[in-house]
Amino acid sequence: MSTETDAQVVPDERPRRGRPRDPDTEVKILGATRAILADSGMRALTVEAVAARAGVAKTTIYRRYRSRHDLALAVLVDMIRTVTAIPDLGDTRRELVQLLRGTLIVLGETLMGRVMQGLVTELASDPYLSRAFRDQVVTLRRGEVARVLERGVARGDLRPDADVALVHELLFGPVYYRLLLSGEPLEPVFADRVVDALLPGLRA
Amino acid sequence: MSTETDAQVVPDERPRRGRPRDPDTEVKILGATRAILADSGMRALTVEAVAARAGVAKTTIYRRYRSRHDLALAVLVDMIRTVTAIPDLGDTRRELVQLLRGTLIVLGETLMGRVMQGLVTELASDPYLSRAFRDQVVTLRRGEVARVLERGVARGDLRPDADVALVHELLFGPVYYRLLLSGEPLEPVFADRVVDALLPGLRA
Amino acid sequence: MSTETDAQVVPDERPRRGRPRDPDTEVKILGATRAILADSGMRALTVEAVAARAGVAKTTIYRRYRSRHDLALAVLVDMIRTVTAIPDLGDTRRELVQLLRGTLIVLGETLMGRVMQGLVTELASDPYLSRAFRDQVVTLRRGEVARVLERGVARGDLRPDADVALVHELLFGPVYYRLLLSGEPLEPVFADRVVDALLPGLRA
Amino acid sequence: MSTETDAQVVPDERPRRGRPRDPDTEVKILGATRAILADSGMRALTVEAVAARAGVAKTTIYRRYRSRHDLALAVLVDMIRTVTAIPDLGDTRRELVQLLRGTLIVLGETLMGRVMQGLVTELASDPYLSRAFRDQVVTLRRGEVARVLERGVARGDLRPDADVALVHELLFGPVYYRLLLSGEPLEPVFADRVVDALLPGLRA
DNA sequence: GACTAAGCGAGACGGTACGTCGCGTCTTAAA
DNA sequence: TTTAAGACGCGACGTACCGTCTCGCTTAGTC
Repeated sequence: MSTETDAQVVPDERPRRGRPRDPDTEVKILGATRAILADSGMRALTVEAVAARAGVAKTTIYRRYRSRHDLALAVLVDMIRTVTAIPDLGDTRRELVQLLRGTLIVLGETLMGRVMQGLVTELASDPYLSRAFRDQVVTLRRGEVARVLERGVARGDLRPDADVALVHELLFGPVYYRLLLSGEPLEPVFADRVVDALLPGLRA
Repeated sequence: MSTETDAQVVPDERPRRGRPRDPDTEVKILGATRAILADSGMRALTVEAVAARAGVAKTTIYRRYRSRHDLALAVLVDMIRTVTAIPDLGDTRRELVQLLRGTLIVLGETLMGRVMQGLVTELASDPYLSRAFRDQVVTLRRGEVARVLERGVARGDLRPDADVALVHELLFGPVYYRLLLSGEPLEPVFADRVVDALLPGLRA
Repeated sequence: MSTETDAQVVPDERPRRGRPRDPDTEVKILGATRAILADSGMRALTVEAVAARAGVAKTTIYRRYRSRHDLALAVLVDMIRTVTAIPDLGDTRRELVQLLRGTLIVLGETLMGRVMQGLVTELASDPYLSRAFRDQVVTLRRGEVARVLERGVARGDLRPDADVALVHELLFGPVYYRLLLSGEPLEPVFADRVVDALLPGLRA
Repeated sequence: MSTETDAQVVPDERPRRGRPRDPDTEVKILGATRAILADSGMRALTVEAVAARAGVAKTTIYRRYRSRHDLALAVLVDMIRTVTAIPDLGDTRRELVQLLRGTLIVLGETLMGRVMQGLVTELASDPYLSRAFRDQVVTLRRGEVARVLERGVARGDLRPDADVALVHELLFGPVYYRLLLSGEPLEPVFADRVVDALLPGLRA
């Protein structure tokens, strides 16, 4: 999925002249990207390699993605989106834990952890990718945290003035700190530890 | 400072024949590194550029540092070490805030933030650099957190069973989340927000 | 003018169904070609650039010309034809000089010199362009030399057995040698020098 | 042979620091160039192909030659130099014929004709190559013509005021006109035809 | 006081990948 | 069927740095 077209939620309605893009091309490119990431990780993810593996010209890739990082991000975002929606479990603590645990699992037990590591420098310093990640991942998570907190407040579990943005950072920051800097393992139980440390400050 | 810590800790005692290393060379290399980082950031920090700017041969650099990242880390660690030691302020909250604020300032108001961004991918994925960063930065901070918590327990402010490692992650994780992923500003007051969110869970 | 001479000679009489070719398109293409040649020379004469400048699709150009070189040749031939016909001046030497001088001026003082330089490799090695140039330029000149020599013979100035083809090569060869290889200037007086060197061998 | 280093006839005496160039590399590059030219001609002569065939990095080629054309020129010049020196044959006509015939043979019967065709556009329009060709080929030939004419004058065969530069152009111009534009064959007897056409104008 | 051994600047070298250019072919919709 | 638009595979470009490798020279201690 291109990180470029998604930004416009309103389906692009301009008349579109010239030969239309072959939708299969997109599939081949992302497939090759995933395959290379799985086989050999970010270091091996070069535009040249993706082109070769997808049986596609380099120019065709550059027409859709600005760089190998943009390509990896498309794959990463796709994966992360799937673990973010949390149903109403009737229990605020459990909901928070589940939200965090999903991320721990994706980053700790799939290739996405390695992808994230290989991507983070660009995510931090390239404005285009930075924006894409924020719009498609950070915002998503903050929204989910907001929903969980709202339900918690409605249940009378939580203080009504809890700061969503802050809670979101306190939840996810430690996870990334482990992934990127401390090297501590991303075990699922870490979700419980973090949530339990924060809840006292959030209780009604 | 070189990240080859062993060399420092046990002052190398083997007889060392041949021409000794010119101590000035080290200075020139790190000076050029800092200059390039200040002028143009991590992207421009190439071994070739450092060699040219320092008036030094590439081989001379490779004799001391494994890569441009190792070079940058040497500069980064040097800077971070200086803000970690926290004196006894008689107030646990203030001590925690000051500890975090130092990091916020170094990362938010000096070139170290950009350096960190440029380095983090390697820090996460290169075992050598990973280890160096953990030994020289993470461990240091955890130690300082431990000292602050101990004093807090001694004062009767904090629960005696507070988990140092976890607190350390909860403090610094959100800061790096901002620096690397969310793009939120590293304003000093963020230290207060984070500390205040955690303290309820730590009180005696 | 298209180099597809056949199309011109026998005015195409087949019924031609579908949308007819817009005659204006031809004009736009050649206009753009000339404009690009004048502005930036052969290096910049790409099919893509011509299409863009003419506001025409690449396919439309390929339907008429095989390549950028074919396009340039069309412009070149157009220009060269205009300077070849020499009237009877009553003086053989003057006629030869004028013939040569026309070429010197076209190649030395208009953009055609640069076009010729940019074209010559293809003219020498692409059979299609090679033939086109010979049919439309070389033959033309040889014919004009033949006419001048005939008049000279009729006047009793020249030997009746003068070799037209050879004289033609001796006249034009040095001009192209200057244009293409020696870099000497194409000054009009060069025509006199060449003619005067050859006439002793041609006199009756 | 590089077209770059030869210009300075005085053997380069500056101290030459750093690792010296491997002389074998030069040999490998030119060998590969010749092989490709022989096998497939100028169209196939790409820097990439030469690098592959010579087992050498592209950068190594670019360190010595500016382009594929420079490379081809080095080979061409090498070949042309060998046929230019004309011994005293005691007969001016025979000397001129032999001089021209050498060129006809090199251009007509070896791969150099094709190389010349593929090169001439660059020779005409790239100032660097233009200069190299003039310095190493045109000048050489003009010098040889001068020597032959001098001997002719000394023998009393030729007018003492014969214009060397002009004669040189009248001799070689027609040969290149055939090679590049008219497509007439470069048969050795053409040398006689040209010389015989010029001699009447040169006789004492 | 010559002999090693290492440090050092310089630059050659093989290599990987980059991002771009222009080619010539194709597929669409509109005219 | 022609046209404008643009997607596409392709080949090659020239460049940037990489990390390693010779060179010649310098600067020590050691024999």
